[in-house]
Order: sequence, then C-alpha cells, then structure tokens
Amino acid sequence: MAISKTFALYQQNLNNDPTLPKKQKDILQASLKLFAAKGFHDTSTADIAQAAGVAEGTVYKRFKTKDALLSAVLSPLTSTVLAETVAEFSETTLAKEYTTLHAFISDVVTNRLAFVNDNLATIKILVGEAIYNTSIRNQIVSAMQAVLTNQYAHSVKALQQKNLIVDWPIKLIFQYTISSIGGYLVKQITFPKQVNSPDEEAPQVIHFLEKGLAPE
Amino acid sequence: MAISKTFALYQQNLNNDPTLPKKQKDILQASLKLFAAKGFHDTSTADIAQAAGVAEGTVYKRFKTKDALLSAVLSPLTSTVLAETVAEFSETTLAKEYTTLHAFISDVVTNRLAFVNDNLATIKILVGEAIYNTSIRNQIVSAMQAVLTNQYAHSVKALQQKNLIVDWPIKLIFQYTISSIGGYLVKQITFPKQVNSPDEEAPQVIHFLEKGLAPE
DNA sequence: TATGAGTGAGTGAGTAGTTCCTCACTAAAC
DNA sequence: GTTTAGTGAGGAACTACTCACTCACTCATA
Repeated sequence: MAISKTFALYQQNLNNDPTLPKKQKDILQASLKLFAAKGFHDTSTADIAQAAGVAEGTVYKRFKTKDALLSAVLSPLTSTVLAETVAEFSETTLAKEYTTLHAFISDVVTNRLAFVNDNLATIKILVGEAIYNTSIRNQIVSAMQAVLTNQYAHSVKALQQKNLIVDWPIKLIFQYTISSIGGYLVKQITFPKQVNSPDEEAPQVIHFLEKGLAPE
Repeated sequence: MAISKTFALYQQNLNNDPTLPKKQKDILQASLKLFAAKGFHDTSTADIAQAAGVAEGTVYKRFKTKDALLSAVLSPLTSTVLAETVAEFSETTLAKEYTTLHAFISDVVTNRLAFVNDNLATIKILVGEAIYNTSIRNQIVSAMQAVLTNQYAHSVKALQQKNLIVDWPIKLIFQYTISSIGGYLVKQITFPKQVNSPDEEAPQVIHFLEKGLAPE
C-alpha cells in the first residue's frame, strides 16, 4: 500500500489531466466506481477490466499492482490534502486572522462540506481502507495534524486571545468541528442523492458550531 | 448476510453464555479479533481456524457459512440495539421527561460513550461492513430511526415545549448528538489505548452539546 | 463388571472456483 | 522496421466449503 508514493503517482494519474491516455483514464474511473460501490477487496481486476472496456493485461500494463491502482485512485484526494498541508508557507490560506467567530466557522465549514461533497466516492474508499489499514490511517492522521498545527491552531489561538471563541484545548475544538462535518459525510454515504446540498446544510452546521464554541 | 436471523443466533451464540461449547467460543473470539484487525473479507476461514486452535472443518460444523459467523460475531451488538429498539414498551427507558437540558444530554452521552467503549471491536466490524453492504447499513438506519422516534423524539419534544432546548428539527439535534459521539468512536479506533476513558470524555462532550443545543 | 453398539464433536485432505499477475503474442503508431 | 499499446490464455496461490473418517465417550445389555 504505497501511498507514500502518491505524489509521483499524482502527476501521472490525475483524473482530469487531458494528456492522460484514454484507456488509463477509463481504468481509473472504473476503479473509482467499483471500489466505492463494492470495496477494494471485493472488486477483482477482471471486474475493473470489464467495466473499463479493456483487457485485464492492459490494467497491469498501466498499473504495476492492484495496490498501485488503489493509490492512484486515492491520489486526487491525498494530493489535495498534501497541498493544504504544505500551505503553511502560502499567505492566502495561512492562519487568517478572523474578526468574528462566525467568519471563522463559516470559512471552515463551507470549505470542508464542499470538499466532502466533491470527493464523496474517493473519501468513502479512503475511509473504508483506513479502518483496517494502519498505514493509510496514519497518513490521514498526520495530514490532519499538519493542518491542525499549521493553520487551524493559529486562527483559533488568535480568536481565543480576543475572547471570541471558547477557551478549550484547540484539539477539542478541532474534534467537535470535524465531527460535525463527519456527520454530513455519513449522511451522504448513507442516503446518497436525498441529502441536502452543502449550501443548504452549511448554515445549520455553522449555527450549531457557533453556539457550541461561543465563549462562555 | 442474514442478520435478520440474529435473534435466533443470539440465544445460541452469545459470547458470555457459559453453556456454549468451548470451541465455539474460541471460534467466535478468534473471529472477533481477526475481523476487527484485518476486516471480514481479508480474514480467511483458515486464519480463523488456526487462531482458534481448531480444524477448519470444525468452524463449518459450528457455523454454516462465513457470513453466518459474521452475524454471530455481530449479534451481541445487534441484540443490544434490538432490545433498545423494542424499549418503547418499557417504562423505565421510555421517553423520560427531563427537567433540564443537562440531565437529558448527560444521560444520552454517558450511555452512548460507554456503549462505544464496551463494544469497540464489534462496532468497528459493523461500520467496516456497513460502508459497502446496503443491507447492514439499512438495518443500522432503521434501528436508529426506531430509537429516534420511540424514545429520543419524545424527550426532545417535551424539552422544546418547556423551551429548554433549541427549537430545531429533532432530526438535526439527533444528528449533532450522534456526530459528537461518533467523534469519540473515531478517536478510539484511531488511537486505541491512548484515548480518554468515557468518564473523562463525557463531561467535555456534554458541555459542548449543552451549549450548542441550548435554547436561543 | 465387561462388552459393544451408537453418537457426535472434531478432523484435514480434497474440490471447485476465484484471485492477482505474467508473458508470449499481435496490431498499430512512429 | 522498430517501438509501443494492447491482448487474453494460463499459472500459482489462494478462497469458501465438503465429506469420509476417527475416536473419546455413553449406556443398555450380557
């Protein structure tokens, strides 16, 4: 499960790269669909080949192993998160100083709900694998920790100093925020197509978090 | 995936039933351990037999199929939830009328965190299967809906009439509560053994929910 | 008490099927 | 004509599951 190599894979396999050979794109899309529907272990490479309209050998011409194919499928997600993780050096995203709690929570929730919405299938696969795969789980954890310490913590500390947010450990505030967003993720996976759009859901979640995290 | 038969299986397979043949218990315990560690699909019946110190044939003497073994492993959980689902007829648990928001949230959170803590391995397996198995997912959904309409809704409505809780749709209040508890579950799965006990975690979660769900 | 028929939990070699992956090959592109 | 993209039959290793068999045990009969 060589996700550590996803950076290289990313450049080579990104779904919407127009320079990608058509068959390779077909294989990736078929894999995404099948992995999300049946799970990685329950999807055979024969299934993938058939769904992609390609011979099984072609799958292995393009991807060395089935695991590499999984990594390639997950790469749009991991690369996005990686990009954010490195964003500590960017000035646009880095530790904005918010002047109201509402502005901060709005920003975070709106972004994450949209992210969940846009990457639902990939996230589903990632979660399904993370449950049993320590390596994948650790990569998620360290990505989150990077976001937490590089971006989130700064904004929250600033708000705490202005007494605009509750004075709890930052990890806790992070946990409750992520949990609320996770609730939307679960709803999307469980009731696909009959769930609020992120735009409809966001104001409610924001309202709830704003109350729960308001200074006391 | 005949979880619908778990009621029968339950009487026959409950882990702590002392009348259970020793080998059957061994098989169940080995399965629980392996399913939780590697996942259902990645655990072979040969693995289970070896871990249980039993021949593979014995596994099939005790459990008709591998799916039946999964159902048996999940049965302590499903039976517990079933019991609660039927609790609409019980008077002790039914729709208590709470006099403060704190009492209500305390009750719910304390119970659920303890439940998560006590059934971690089983819940992990259940979640892992639910992601890709519509049937299991639907059973979870209907169990939750039963709890929601039979117990939760009554208490919340009563609190709303006394203006002790926020006036949002009950489904939303339920969602945020479950999400917060889900956060603890994810922490437990991700960092086993280095996470707060339910007793330590509960007051914080209660505090957060109490603020977020306070009337406006 | 000694015998032996009967029972059923336990076994593990075996089966049919599926898995991932390879490789000698062909067709097409440059 | 050489290189590359694509093929699909085939193999080794696995899978869930079966079944003919063993053997420690019980218990009615001699």
